[in-house]
Amino acid sequence: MSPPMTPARTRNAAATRTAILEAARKRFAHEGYDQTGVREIASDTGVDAALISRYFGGKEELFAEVLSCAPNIAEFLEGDRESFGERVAQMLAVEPMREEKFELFLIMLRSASSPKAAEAIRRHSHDAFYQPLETWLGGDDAAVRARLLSCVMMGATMNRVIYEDYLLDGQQRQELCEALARTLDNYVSGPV
Amino acid sequence: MSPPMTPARTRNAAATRTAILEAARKRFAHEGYDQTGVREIASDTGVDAALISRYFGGKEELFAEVLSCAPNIAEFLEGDRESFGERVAQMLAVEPMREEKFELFLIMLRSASSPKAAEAIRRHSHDAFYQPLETWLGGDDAAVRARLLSCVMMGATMNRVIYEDYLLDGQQRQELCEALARTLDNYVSGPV
DNA sequence: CCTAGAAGTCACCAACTGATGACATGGCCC
DNA sequence: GGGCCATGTCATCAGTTGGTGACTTCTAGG
Repeated sequence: MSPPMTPARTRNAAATRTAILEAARKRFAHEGYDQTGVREIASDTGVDAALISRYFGGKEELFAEVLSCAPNIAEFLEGDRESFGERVAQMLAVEPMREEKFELFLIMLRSASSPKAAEAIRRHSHDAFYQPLETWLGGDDAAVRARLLSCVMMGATMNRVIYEDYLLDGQQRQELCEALARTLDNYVSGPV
Repeated sequence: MSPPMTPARTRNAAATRTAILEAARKRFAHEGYDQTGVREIASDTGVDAALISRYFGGKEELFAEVLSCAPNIAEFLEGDRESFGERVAQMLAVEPMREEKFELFLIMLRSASSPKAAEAIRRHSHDAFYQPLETWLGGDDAAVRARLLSCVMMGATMNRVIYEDYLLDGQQRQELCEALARTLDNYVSGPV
């Protein structure tokens, strides 16, 4: 009656753990914390949902661990300072959404409304986004300028997530990009 | 055994309907679509949850109807054009969060990640935010400038929601406000 | 070979969600 | 005042969620 208990996955705890983390990262970025069930993550990984509780303690802890190894602001900061605005604006407005670059943003935006995830997001985004950004910016008003950059970047991402760009055509996105680049560079080169 | 069936609420369908809408609006703005249960809304109203299904068809339709009578962009547009940036920046950065002004934003930000709510948000925010804003802005590139304004306003609101301003002190918020005002006015007075 | 423990699976639970149909009740009209 | 329909309540359902402990199976070490 039962050929079940098919192992399928080679027994390797470390690999399984990272596979779960990977699947969870994608799910959380795509669907957000609430919309993602442990069963889905497990299914993506090809594993039973119980393993998530066993390895991470629960969905909440899994989310925290996903955050802690998600790509951070560093992606945006490498490159020369003068082209920062142009580079980021391109990614924000004209290039096809590069999920891997914006994964941290996407996770934040789509999960911030969940109380369980909010605290982890606050902490992590402060450590992995604001702090490095402030340091990179330098100067007395670095905190304010970091916030300004964050507003524009998050707002642009949010808009893109909501409207999926069906509101703007290519030409308009180009104009949008140029304006965003100017604004961003203005904040980078500050002082305010 | 039973003093139950306490009516408590005077029998008035229209009043009850609007009371439910009111309660739902606050809940959706505070907690977001997913985090809000029909039982909570009903309890706030002092009514049984079944009434929500009866009056609105279901939670989803209730959300759509809440959106359709939520405050819209008009709140921000009244007043003279020159002081737009200053006014809005004040509300975004220094004044204590005025929930009633930002309710539409809050609902959008906290509910956008829910697929059930997303479509209603897209449609409504287009009609009640972008269209009026574009008309108010005028000019060829009104659509782009509207998007730019939206990025800054949504980004600022999002940041405020996430961090609750515990990252910036009063002085910094003042600086933030001035920079936001300049950026906003820059977009308003366009062309880009 | 064979046993001990790690790795993974299964069955199940308790809580919660939105929804529905049967029931009670209050107020209006004749 | 009596009946009737709108108004509101209750009990309950079916689905989903995250989580847990007992079970099976694989593999390493003796």
